[in-house]
Amino acid sequence: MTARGEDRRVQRTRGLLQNALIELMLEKGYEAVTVQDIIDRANVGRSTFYGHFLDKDRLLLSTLESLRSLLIQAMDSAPSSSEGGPGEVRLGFSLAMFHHAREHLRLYRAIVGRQGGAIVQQQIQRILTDLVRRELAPLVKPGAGTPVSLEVTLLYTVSAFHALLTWWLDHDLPCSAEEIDRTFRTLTVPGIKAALELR
Amino acid sequence: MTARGEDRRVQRTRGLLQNALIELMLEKGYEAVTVQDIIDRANVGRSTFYGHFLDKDRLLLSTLESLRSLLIQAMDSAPSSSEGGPGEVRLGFSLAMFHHAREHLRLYRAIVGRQGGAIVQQQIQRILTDLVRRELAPLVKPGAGTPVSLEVTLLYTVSAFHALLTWWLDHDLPCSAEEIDRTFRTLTVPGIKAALELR
DNA sequence: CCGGTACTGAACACGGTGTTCAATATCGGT
DNA sequence: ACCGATATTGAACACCGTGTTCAGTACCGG
Repeated sequence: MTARGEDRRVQRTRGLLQNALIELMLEKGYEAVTVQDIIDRANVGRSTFYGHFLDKDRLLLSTLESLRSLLIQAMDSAPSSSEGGPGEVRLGFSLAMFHHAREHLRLYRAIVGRQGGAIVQQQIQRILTDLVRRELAPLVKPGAGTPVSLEVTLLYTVSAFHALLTWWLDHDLPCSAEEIDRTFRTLTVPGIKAALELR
Repeated sequence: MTARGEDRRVQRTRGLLQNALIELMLEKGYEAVTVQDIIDRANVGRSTFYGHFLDKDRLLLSTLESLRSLLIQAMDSAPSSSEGGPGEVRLGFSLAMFHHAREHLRLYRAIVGRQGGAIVQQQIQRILTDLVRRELAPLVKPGAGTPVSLEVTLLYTVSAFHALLTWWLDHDLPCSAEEIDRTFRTLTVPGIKAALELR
């Protein structure tokens, strides 16, 4: 016996459950999915489900966490945002994330889009805010205040991005990642510059 | 007997139920509120509730409809948006709506803010989109296309506004209506101009 | 004071949740 | 190939919220 009781089985079971939830979310939306639905789809016993997750929400959050890891990993291997002169608003996360969404379409459509529950929206907001903060925070002069606070500018940027991403996903990618990225920048960059008094 | 069977009682009862729901939403958030909670708070019998509304969602939507009426009414009596030269992006709805939200703080906090359920978010988006479309649609030249489509620009504007409104409400009005309105314009107007090729 | 309408509240069937537990299956190591 | 440990199973259960039904009661307008 190994001290680590983690069979390969538990990983397999968790995967089955996560996959079943995603399929069902794409079909009915999160709220309508029942634990019974999930375990039927995954061919897993009821008590097994509750052995792994406290409830449906925790299962969803665990899936979201997987997505987050994937994303962070993808961002780290993407071109860094330190290129170009300081003071320029690059929003480097944007194009990388649109690409990532296209690659993991099923996952993103289920979780990020309209289908995902309210629980997830909040987490997504958090994840995106962390990403954007890393880009915007270095640009503000530490000295004086800005026309709009960094916090509010972050909130604004993340909301705009989230809205565009959701629209892109829910409309079956009606344009290329480069185009939707250009749209995002066209709309937000001028406002961000004005809000943080850049350039 | 009047042909219209509508007693004053039914209006009173509907009001009691709507009020009870709002109070409870402010306390626990929509999802956590139970029909039993509502009828206890309103001192109304269970079957009375179901005599008036199909379910909890319909009650909420009826409240939202009341809010919509109030808002439309307030907008009509506000200074019209046709002032200033054509081609100028005025976004006249914004300040009026921040004021309206401050006047009906309880209602807005319950419905528009984080507490409101997912059902409502969608409706709010619709209502706001109608408002904004009325302002932006006349500005685009009917001839050629724009760098960003009107639909996407609308989506963007509404999301940004909704995010700021929610933030303002959920943070207990940390600044005046005029200030948050100025913030909104600072952030969005430059992007809208660029997106629709105005000025 | 009467006819009609609105309200009451208990009882019910239904469906989803999360727990329990004894039986069974499967893995890893030797 | 076998054993001990661990993971999984699925039925049974208590609990809670939903939405319906219905006989009885309160209330309004005329």
